[in-house]
Amino acid sequence: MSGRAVTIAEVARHAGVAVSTVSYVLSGKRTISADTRRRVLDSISALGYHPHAGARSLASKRSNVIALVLPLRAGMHVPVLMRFATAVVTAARRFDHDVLLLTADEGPEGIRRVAASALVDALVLMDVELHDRRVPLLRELAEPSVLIGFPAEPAGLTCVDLDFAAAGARCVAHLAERGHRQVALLGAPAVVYERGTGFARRTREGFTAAVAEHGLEGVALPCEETFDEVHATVAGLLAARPALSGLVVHNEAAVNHVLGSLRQLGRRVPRDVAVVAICPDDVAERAGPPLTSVLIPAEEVGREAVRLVMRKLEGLDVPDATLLTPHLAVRAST
Amino acid sequence: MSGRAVTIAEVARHAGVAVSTVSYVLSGKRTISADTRRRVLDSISALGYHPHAGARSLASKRSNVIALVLPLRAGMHVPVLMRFATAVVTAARRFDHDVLLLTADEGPEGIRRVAASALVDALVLMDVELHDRRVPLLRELAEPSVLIGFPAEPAGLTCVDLDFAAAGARCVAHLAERGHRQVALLGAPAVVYERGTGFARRTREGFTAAVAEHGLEGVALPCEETFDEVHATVAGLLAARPALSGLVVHNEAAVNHVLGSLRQLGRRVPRDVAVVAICPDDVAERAGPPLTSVLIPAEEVGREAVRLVMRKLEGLDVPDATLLTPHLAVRAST
DNA sequence: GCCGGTCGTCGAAGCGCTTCGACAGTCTCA
DNA sequence: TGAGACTGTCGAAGCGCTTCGACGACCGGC
Repeated sequence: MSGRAVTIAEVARHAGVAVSTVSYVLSGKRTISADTRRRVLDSISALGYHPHAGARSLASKRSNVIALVLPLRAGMHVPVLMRFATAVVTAARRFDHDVLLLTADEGPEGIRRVAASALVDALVLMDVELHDRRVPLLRELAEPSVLIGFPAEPAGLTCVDLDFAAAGARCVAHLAERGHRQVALLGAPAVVYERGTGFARRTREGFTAAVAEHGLEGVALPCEETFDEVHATVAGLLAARPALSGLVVHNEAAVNHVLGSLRQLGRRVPRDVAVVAICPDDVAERAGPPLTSVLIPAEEVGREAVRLVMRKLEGLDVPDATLLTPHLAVRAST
Repeated sequence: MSGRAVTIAEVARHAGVAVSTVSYVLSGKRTISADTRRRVLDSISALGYHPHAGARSLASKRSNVIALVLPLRAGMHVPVLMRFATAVVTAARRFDHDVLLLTADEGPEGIRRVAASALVDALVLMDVELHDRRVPLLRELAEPSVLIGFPAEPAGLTCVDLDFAAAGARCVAHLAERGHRQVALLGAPAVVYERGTGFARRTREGFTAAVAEHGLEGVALPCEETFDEVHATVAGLLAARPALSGLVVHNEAAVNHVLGSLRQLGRRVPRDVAVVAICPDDVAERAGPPLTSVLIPAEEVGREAVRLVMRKLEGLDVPDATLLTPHLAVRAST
């Protein structure tokens, strides 16, 4: 299996056809008789032939690789990123593409490099921020791209994301249905709002709008991620609003600390305080008690991003914005 | 910046030299006069030239890409994987290489594919298990590879990992120094031990050996990851061993639940029970109270893996096994 | 003053693939 | 029955780069 690699010429000789015929069998770009096709395919598997990626990309101007660009900062919680990543890889493979992983360390220059060197055909950017340095570059690039998340100025770009506003609103609606009148949102750390991360803000907007719509009383607070800070926030919140009975938590790292704080403060979940989280399913399931939650559909988002970028590669039209509908899973915490 | 890409021929014409001269300026494989070099470099940046990756890989038989293969299952906790991944990417860029991300979905066949198609020059496998289906393939591959983690039969392979046995022992030694006589290890979920994941077992072995060496009493238990199960385990443990005063936790997902259970059971940390964790630093820092911990040095492991694989690419000798020394950070929990 | 040895540069031969145009052979239908 | 349209296959021309051998120009040593 080692040694020098098998080339298309050897396959052609083995099958008794021309090199171009082998190529057409593989690409399906011209009709080939069933008989010839079979002989070629047999030779391919007999010899263990794998086309040389570089040669292919040189001749066809397609590398069959897409770039997956990691976020500038780990604003979104890390496990979620990993899911996006595996979802993107899996989806890309279905389209016969591989995935090149790019960190943000290199910044826009790295994106330009892989695009200009034809290493990749297209790009998927994860966890885009409102004012993302990489976004202007994407506009001038010939290669198609899809963003996961929304920048402030999405005109001319293709963006996919969970509809966080709807997610925030969905949580409020659920609490309202359950009869809660006074609710609060514990969100991302303050610094995340300050640097304008879209999903944090959009959740808060959805929350606030829904609170008004349902005629509830509500407050939205940022939430740090150490136990002591979470505890202080929760304690302060409950002291200031004794009647508060519904909590929306949109912060994966803090979810368990919130529950711990409530226990320590003697509030039972869900009897005294109902809790809805926006977080991955496994975090919600492992919590004590298991949390009613809106999951972050990483797989779905990743798949959709790849689907869109593939359509763009084929020159097809795609919608500028794709918002995925949030789904609420009811568990023991409400 | 878009439109047809700049080729080496255009750079050569612009600089008034031969194509080969430009190539030699770029690769440094032949001496070039300072004057010519400058002219060529000026032309390169004036035209914004980026060598075509496919053409380069075809001509040079080097793609300058390494594959990063994700684990078969998410045995190790996910954020740690993400760190490995970014560390590998960052380190690879220092060697002028990019990183192709491969999931385990494809299994060994995916590895063979990217190797045989010359898409990648070398491979780094993350989180290798004791009996890993992908390992036999690596032995017959011409491309060099490095494993993060150890399979049962590591002969002929290059492996890197944190020295988990030493990490387990280090935790025990720390508790012994603090005067604890009865200690316990809460490890990975049972299923992880059953499928023979190396790092979980090695930590347990190190723990057990150190317990004997220090003349302590100790027990090692697997530990599930939902709050209720963790709580049951912790409660059972404390009931069975009232004198237990030191706890080693090697399970990221359960760490916060362990602390929550102790709180709920009225045990103060560290006064009643001291806790040492083996987990990433940020998890330890965010816990309540912040945990004394042995961190999993993902960055270091990733960097080392890349360094080794690059040496192998150059045909240099590398050690079969690289074990990184664990470091203990003392915080409030002991 | 000539010879052997660098040094710096060039031209050309591939690397393995895709794709275009060409062309026999078949089929269809007036 | 012959013109025209397909079908299935081939040969050859690149794609953009690296690398090998060649070759002036210049050097120092005798």
